[in-house]
This record gives sequence, C-alpha cells and structure tokens, in this order.
Amino acid sequence: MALEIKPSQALRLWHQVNLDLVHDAQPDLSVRQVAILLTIYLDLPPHTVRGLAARLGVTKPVITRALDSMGKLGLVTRRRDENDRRNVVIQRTVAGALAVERLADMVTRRAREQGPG
Amino acid sequence: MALEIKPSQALRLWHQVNLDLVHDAQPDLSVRQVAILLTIYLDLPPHTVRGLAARLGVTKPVITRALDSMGKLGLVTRRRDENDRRNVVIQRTVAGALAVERLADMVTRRAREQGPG
DNA sequence: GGATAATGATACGGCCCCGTAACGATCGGG
DNA sequence: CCCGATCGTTACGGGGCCGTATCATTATCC
Repeated sequence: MALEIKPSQALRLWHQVNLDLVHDAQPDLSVRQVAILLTIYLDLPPHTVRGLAARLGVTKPVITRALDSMGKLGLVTRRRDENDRRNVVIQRTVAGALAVERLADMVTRRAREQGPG
Repeated sequence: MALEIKPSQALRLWHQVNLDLVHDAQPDLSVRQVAILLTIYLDLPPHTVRGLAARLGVTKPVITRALDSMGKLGLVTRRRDENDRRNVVIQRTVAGALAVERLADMVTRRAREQGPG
C-alpha cells in the first residue's frame, strides 16, 4: 500500500519540514549527516565506516568526520570491533533515537496538514 | 484530505530522499538554502530579503549569502524594486523551477515506494 | 614470519557558512 | 532640507565540511 502523494503536496511537505528544521534551535545537520544518521537508525546493524561510505557513495573521511561531529552531539557512538580490530562499529544512542523520533513526528505531522493537490 | 502516513513511513521517506540528494551529483544545498528556495517557489511573490529573513527566523546576512550562492547556481535572481529602491525583489528562474520540480519528483517517487508501516 | 591488503583516522589546503557589527543607499516626516 | 528609520550588503573572526593523500594498526596469505 504505497503512499499516494501529489508533487505539489510533496513540495509543501518538504518545505514545511525544512522550515521547522531551520526554526528549531537544534544545530542544522547537513544532508550527508542526516543520510548517515538515518542509515544507522533504520538499516540493520552492524554499521561500519566503510559500509556507510559505500552506501552513501562518499569517501571514508566524510563518514569519519560526520561521526566525529554527531558524536559530539551525542547522536552516535563508536566502538572497536573485537573480532576484527581494524573495524569500528557505529552504535545508536538514546539521544540519537530521540532525535530520529522527533524528525519522524515532524514529517508525520506536516504530512497530515497537507491539503489536496 | 490529509496525507495518511505512519512515523516509520515518514522516516523511510526522509531517509531515501536524503540518500538520493547525496547520490546525485548536484551540490548539496544546506537546510536553510532549501527552505529559502522553496519559500521563493511556493509562496506568493514578491519576496524580499527582509521578508525571507522573518519567515525563516534568521538574520538578513544569512539570506543575502544564500541568495549569492544560489544565484551562482542559477537558481534565483535579484532585481532592485524601482518603486522603493531600498528593496530587492527575488525572482524565480527556469533552472530554479527545474530544480524544484526534480525535488518534487524525487519525494513523490520515494513516497510511492514506501510499503505499509 | 614477512609481504600484502584492508580499515579507519589524520593532515592539508581550500571553500562555504555563521553571527555580530558596521556600512552606503534610499525613503519619509517635520 | 535634514534627520532618523529602513533596506540590503559587506567586513570580520571563527568554525565546519570537502577531497586527496598519507598514516598507523590490524588481519591475511604464502
């Protein structure tokens, strides 16, 4: 059962949510950071730097830096993989889960506000 | 007739579209730039720096700089208001309209791909 | 064990964005 | 007129992200 949505509704939805994101005090995450964060919270673990880089089609330093900054915000954590100590496993946090949930509420609420066409 | 959407669908939609935005070669716009761009293309003209700043709740230099960079990308244009030469009227462009349309298609297509719950 | 490969982090130079403050241009009221 | 208010822009100092190249650490394979 796919979501039936018209282009004009899609645009208004994207507009409203982006306005909400600008308005709320939280620091704006970049498009890449959002893509990484949601991949971590929606795709099945485990998540590695290499894997995220491949999924997003960007270089590894992009992931490392994004994890650094989102780590400072408490949205994710890193842990060495004890089975293969070259790997780093990215883990979810309570704060990160809350941030994702807030985003879901934002999108859902704005979607419900959209009128026809 | 509001859009019926579940939080998990909303999150997957936001995730997919952000992944698309990262993947496509176009330079990533910031959240603020997207909010400005869509305000210009969805809200009724005329649009001024001051008005956009108020709508987004940010300072005027933020708008000026965003218009500079989006202007370089050909997404918007500026023109002096001849009635009150202090004002600047922001105008739409063909390239900007195409970019907005592409975004609408992206969101619409990804929405249709979302399964239940 | 030693060479090779793979993983994630770091260094570097460059560019863009931020907020505050100040600025020039323009309008409007007295 | 002239003074104050308004508009958009610019200057400044600071911080973040980018891609490339390089690095240390760890695993693998012969």
